[in-house]
Amino acid sequence: MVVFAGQGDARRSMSLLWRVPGSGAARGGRGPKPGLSVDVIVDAAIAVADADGMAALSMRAVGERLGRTGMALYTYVPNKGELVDLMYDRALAELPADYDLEAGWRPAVTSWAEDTWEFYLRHPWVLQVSQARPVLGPNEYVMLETLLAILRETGLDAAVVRRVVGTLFHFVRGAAQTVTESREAATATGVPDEEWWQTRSALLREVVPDFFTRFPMVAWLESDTAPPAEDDATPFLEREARRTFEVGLDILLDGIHAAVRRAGVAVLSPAGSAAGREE
Amino acid sequence: MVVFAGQGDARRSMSLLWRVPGSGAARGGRGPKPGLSVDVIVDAAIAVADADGMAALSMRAVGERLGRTGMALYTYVPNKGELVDLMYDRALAELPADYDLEAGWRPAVTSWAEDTWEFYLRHPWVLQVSQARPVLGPNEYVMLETLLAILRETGLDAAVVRRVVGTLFHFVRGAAQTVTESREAATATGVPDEEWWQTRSALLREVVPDFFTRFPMVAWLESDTAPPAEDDATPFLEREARRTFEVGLDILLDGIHAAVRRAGVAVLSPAGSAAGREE
DNA sequence: TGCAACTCCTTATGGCATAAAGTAATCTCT
DNA sequence: AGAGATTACTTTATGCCATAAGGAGTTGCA
Repeated sequence: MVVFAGQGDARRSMSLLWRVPGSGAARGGRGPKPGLSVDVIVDAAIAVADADGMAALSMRAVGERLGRTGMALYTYVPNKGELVDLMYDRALAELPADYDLEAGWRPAVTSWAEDTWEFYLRHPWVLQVSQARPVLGPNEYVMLETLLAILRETGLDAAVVRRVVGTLFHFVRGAAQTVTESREAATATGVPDEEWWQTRSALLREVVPDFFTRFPMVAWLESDTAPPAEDDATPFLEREARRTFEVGLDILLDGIHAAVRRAGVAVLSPAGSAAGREE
Repeated sequence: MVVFAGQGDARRSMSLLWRVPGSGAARGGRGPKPGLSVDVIVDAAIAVADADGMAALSMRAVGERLGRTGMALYTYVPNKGELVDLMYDRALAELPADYDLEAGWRPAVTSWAEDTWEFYLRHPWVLQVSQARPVLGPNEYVMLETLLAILRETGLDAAVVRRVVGTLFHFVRGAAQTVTESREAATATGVPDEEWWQTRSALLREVVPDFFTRFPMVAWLESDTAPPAEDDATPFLEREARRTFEVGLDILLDGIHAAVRRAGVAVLSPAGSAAGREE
C-alpha cells in the first residue's frame, strides 16, 4: 500500500508542515478550548503505525488512542494523506543531522546509510510513503542537506551528486523494505520465516520434481547457503537482507569511488600536473 | 493429521502457480460448465491493474470485466492475495529469458536492467507486490535464472552474486517506482509534474523565506538544473528518475566491476604474492 | 429420476475515508 | 447579562472494500 501526498490545499499543507504561526487550531479564541493539537495527533498516529503498521493506521484508531472519535481529527488535519505527510516529516527529525568528515566521505556515507537503515526498521511505515512527489517538509530538507554535505566531499558536480543521492536512497530503502515486509508477513500470518521457507521449499520440490534441472543457476546459488552463527536468532530473510545491505553498500561505494577518481583525473589532468589523488 | 498454519493454503497456491494438472476447476465433471478459468481471471485482473492501478483492483472490478459479480471469482481463486500472486507470476513471463554474453556481463546486465525497467513501467502494480517472501512461481524463477546466467560470467562466488542480485533489484525497482508513482500522482490529482513543482516551490519560497540560507547544499544542488531538450515532453520527475537510473546503474556496475577485479586478484594470487590491490 | 457436485448470485458483516448535520461549549459584542 | 458567532466534537449516512454464508439453478452420474 503506497500512500500518496495529500492533494488538498497546497498552501494549508505547507503551513502545517513548516508550522507557520497563524495556521494552528487556535485562531479566533471563540469556541470551546481545543482538546487536541496537530502535534498530539501526529504523535499518536506515529505510535499506531509503529505498533501495528500502516495498514492499521485509520482515523478511528488514531482518534481512539486520544479518547476521541475518528472524525474529531478532521478539525485539526484536512485528511488522512496530510496526516501521513506530517507523520513522515516528524519522524524524519530523528535522523542525525551531521557526520564526521575527518576520514573522508566514504565512512560518513556508510554511517549515514546505517542510521537511515535503522530509522526505516524503527518506522517501517515510512517506506510506504510515496517518494515521487516529495513531501517537502523541513526535516526532509534537513535530511537531504545532511547527505549533500557529505557528498560534497566527493568533489563530484551537482548533476552527478543528484543521481548518487537517488541511487543511495533506492538502495537503502529497498534493502530495508525486505526486512520490514518479512516482519510484517511473519506477524500477519503467524508463521515465522524459517517455517515458511521450509514449508514452501518442501512443497516446491514436491510440485516441481525437476526443479533443479530446470533451474541450474538457482541450484548453484542455493548450494552456497551458509549456516547462521550459533547465537544468531535473526530470522533468515532478515539476515539475508542485512548481508545484501552491507555487501551492496560496499559495491555502491566502490562505484562512487570510481566516479570520483574519474572526475578527479578529468579535473586535475587538463592543466597537466599528473594527478595521483588518493591511495 | 495436524495442519500447520497456512500449509493447506500453501499447497493450493503452489498448485495454482505451477499449473499442476488436477488442480483446475474441472475435476469431477458434475455441475454446470465453468464459464471462467483462472487464466481468464488473471488476464482480466492484469488488465484492470494496468489500466487503473493496484488501488483500483477489486474483486468486483475484475468480475465486472468478465460479466460476473465479484464473488464469482472465489470459485476459481481462494482470495485476492492469491490472485495478485498469480498476476505477478504471469506478468513476469513477458521478460526476456536470455541475454547475449559475447561482450561480457556488463552490457548484458545493462540490457537486463533496461528490460526490467520497462517491464515495471508497463506494469506499475508489480512494484507493489511484496518482495520479502517471494511468490515462488515458475516465472519468478525463470527471471532469477536469467539474471544468474549473466552474473555467473563475473566469476564471483555464489555468496556475492546473491547480494549483487538483491542490490540490482533494489535499485531498478526503486528507480522505476519514482516514475510509476509520479504518474499515478499526476492522474490521481489531475495535476501534472511541472505544475505541481511550480506551485510547491513558489509556496515554499513564500512560507520559508530564508530557505536558501537554511539549506545551502540544497541550493547548490538546484543551481544545476539543466533545461530539458526542446523536443522532450517527458514530465520532469520522470526525466529525473530516468537519469538516476542511467547514472546509478553505471555506478553500480562500476562497483561490481571493482568486486570482480578484486576477486580475480584474490584468486590469482592466493599463494601469498603480496597482492597489490588495484592500481 | 434423483441426488451430488458444481457455478454463480444475493445478502450479510464489519471495515475504511469522509461528507453533512447536529450538540454543546465558549468567546465577543451589545 | 444576554445573544449570536464560532468552534470542538459527535452522530449519522454514503459508498467503497474483502469475504463469509447460504441459496438458486445447472449438469452428469448412479
